[in-house]
Amino acid sequence: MPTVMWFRRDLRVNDNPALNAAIESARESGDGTVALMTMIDSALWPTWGAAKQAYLVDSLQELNASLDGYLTVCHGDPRDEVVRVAVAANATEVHCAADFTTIGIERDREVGELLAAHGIKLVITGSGYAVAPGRVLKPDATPYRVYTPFYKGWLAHGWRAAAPYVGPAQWISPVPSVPLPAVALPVGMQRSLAGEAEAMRRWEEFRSNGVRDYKELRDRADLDGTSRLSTHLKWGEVHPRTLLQDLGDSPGEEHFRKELAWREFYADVLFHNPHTITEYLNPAFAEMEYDRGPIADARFEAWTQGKTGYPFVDAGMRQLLTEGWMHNRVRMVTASFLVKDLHLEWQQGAAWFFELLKDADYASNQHGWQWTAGCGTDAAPYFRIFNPVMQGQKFDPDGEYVRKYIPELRHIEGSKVHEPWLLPDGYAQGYAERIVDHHVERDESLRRLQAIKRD
DNA sequence: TTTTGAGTTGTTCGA
DNA sequence: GTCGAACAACTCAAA
Repeated sequence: MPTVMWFRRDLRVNDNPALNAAIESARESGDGTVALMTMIDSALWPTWGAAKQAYLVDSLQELNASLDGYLTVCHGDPRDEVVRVAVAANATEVHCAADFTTIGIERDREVGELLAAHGIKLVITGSGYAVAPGRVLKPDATPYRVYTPFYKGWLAHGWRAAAPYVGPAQWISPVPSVPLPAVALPVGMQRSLAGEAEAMRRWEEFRSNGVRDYKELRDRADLDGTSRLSTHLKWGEVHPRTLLQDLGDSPGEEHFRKELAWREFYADVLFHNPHTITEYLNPAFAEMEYDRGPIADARFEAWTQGKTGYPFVDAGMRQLLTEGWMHNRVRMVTASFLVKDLHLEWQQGAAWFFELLKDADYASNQHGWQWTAGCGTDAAPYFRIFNPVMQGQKFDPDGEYVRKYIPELRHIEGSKVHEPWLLPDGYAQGYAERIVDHHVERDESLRRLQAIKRD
């Protein structure tokens, strides 16, 4: 009997356990007929920025090409569309990979029930993680809440070897595919390369070059020292265990493995605490004093547009606007600024990031923000407040990153660009004045943190 | 059960 | 300019 493969966040053919399962099941029970489908979810799509939309469209085109053009694209609600495709294909099974977000779990439960009403089974195989969320537990069978012990447990748990592609099969198109949306990118935004082949090309490049200096250079905003694999991982264009099996034990490789483990740790934390997609992991922080009203709104607007008057922060926010991506170090600095300098709630910043980031993933995004806000995992120093000037001087020592994204500061040479207020011509090209004084707001943040500690 | 050691990513101040 | 200590105290993991 035919099967259906439903692609979601696993837009690849290699090392795709769900795709393999769909093919093998179809072969075992028939002639190996498989329908391939994916969704443009009409509820989610309009909430995304153009960079993210364009990336998904490009990635789906790449996937379609590697499936001989047989990928059926549907538009609407998966609760309707998956059933429609499965019935049209006369399938007995729909295959997909596990989605561990709250929204995904609920959606898959509902789709599973709707399919069952037609006598069709929803079969979930594999996930986008080396170790599925929920699998790594302490000896007392409760989940970890601290990264380092989790990492040790995760390593000890281990993972399966990559699964070689068993296709192609007898592809079919049971219903017409809708055209992929045409996404107009904002002026000046560059389209980034999407798809499985590009993910592997980038991985090979990083393996042979970047990973050697990864530990030292990953924090430098002005250099290409990161893996730049986050978006490929987010959309499942490559499976993390494909990367892990190629990784050795040099300092750079060890550090990169730990970064992959962070992704798995946050997925695990979110799985065990699904409410933390919107709520504070540490509930005490919900009681903290946050700014609201017209001034707070105006400051948030300035932050989103890269007009806070702090060059390193503004460069990051403009990189986000123009590229749909931001350097990891700068994400922390900009997030810290929103929470500690503007006294706004992390959810507001996280929502902005989620809309614009091509690599936006609920677990990594929300818990990265919670970590910065001090309410997440790692109860460490509550006084960890980033100084936006010092961070700029340290991680963009020549000011190249700032000048790249802020034309109003291009006339300033070297690291002086991080403090335009010290220069007679600092504002000559119309750069924004500082909206707050970091030293004042730092003290204010410490005061508000004190207040919730005493409760 | 109790105790002990440790916790991604920082900043400031004073010597 | 560099360096170490202080910041202030909590939760988690493991012995």
